[in-house]
Amino acid sequence: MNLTSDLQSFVLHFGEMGSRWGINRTVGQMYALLFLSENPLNADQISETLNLSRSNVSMGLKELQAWQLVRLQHLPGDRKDYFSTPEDTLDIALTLIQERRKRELDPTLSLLRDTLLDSDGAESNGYAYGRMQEMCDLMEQVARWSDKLQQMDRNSLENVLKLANVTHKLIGLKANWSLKSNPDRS
Amino acid sequence: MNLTSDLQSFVLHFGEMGSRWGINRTVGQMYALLFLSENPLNADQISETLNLSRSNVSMGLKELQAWQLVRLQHLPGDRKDYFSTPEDTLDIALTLIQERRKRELDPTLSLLRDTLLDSDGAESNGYAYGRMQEMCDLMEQVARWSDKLQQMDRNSLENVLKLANVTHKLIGLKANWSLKSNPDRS
DNA sequence: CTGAATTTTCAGTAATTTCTGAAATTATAG
DNA sequence: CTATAATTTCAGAAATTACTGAAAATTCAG
Repeated sequence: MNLTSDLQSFVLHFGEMGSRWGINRTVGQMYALLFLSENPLNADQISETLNLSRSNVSMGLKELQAWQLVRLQHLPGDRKDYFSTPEDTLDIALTLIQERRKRELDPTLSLLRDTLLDSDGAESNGYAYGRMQEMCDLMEQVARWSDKLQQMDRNSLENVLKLANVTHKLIGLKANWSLKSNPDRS
Repeated sequence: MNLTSDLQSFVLHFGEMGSRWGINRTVGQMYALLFLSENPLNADQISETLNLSRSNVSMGLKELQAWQLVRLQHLPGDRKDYFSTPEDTLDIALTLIQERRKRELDPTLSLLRDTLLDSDGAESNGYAYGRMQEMCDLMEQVARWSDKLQQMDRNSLENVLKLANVTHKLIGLKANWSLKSNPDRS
């Protein structure tokens, strides 16, 4: 398969960005290719289009599956595995948030909770433990916020993004009211 | 300087996590140490505490400054440079969001805009260009959302986090009203 | 079952990134 | 200025990560 210049650029760019996103260059390229492709692709097609070894593509696809960023499917009358990305970009964004949280937040949150729970050292070095507590609190809030996002329906989610500017005003005006109208919250 | 076991663990853990966050192990350790330290530290103290070469610490501090995650200051009667982290963890989180956006979103957004602007190829390969357009739109929304966060005052920001669950309901109930009450928005 | 098609594993190599010590640069006290 | 303290730079070494080809494992049609 051959890519036009624009698509080629996008794929290469995505590869470079990949390293900033915690995936490597070739995995980034594979993802970009699948994202742009109207039809699902098999490993050989990817390998050929991007000039990567078949084994590298196999590992890359495994990683993309671990990230839940591609889905495996089969085409009728073809034994090969085919891969594609979700059609809805919002779905993709949600997955990205969830997976990054899992990798970047949860391990630290877990360590902080453990440390703070059985810390007799809390008095001996008050400042540092206070700091860890602050970080823990903040991370818990972000984690809860991420959970909420995942639960929201598509429509509300679009509104959260579109109306970010409005939310600010709403909260400013209505924060107290909101609390009152939700008496089931501690 | 000597760290207690808990602090040691935190610093080492943060080092490991560093690689998932786009900074390397030693830079992660340096940041963790500064974050936990009540008083600003100079490069020699960091170098000694973490067993890193002086030059490595110098480069690491430069990177942390590029991320705006530490601030340089001077102590009276001491020629050395001292470094510390902001006291407010919300400030830190905001900086992190801003800097990651700059590194992870903006370059791709820029490429996408350019590509989509002067794309005569839009017809020849409709699907791929449509895909790029979707990604571009989504990234622009996230970028705007990040801008809004930066502008908010501390109080509203805390509410955004605390009341994430409420926001959902507010938006659901009030989306139309919100739009009407902001006629200056297209 | 058998064997061809397909995917995965993995050891070795290549490429990249990180880290260091020595030298160069910069800053400042006297 | 000069001398010393402090920081930065940078070439090469060390460590890590990515990639490949060959071999092993798996899958499935017949």
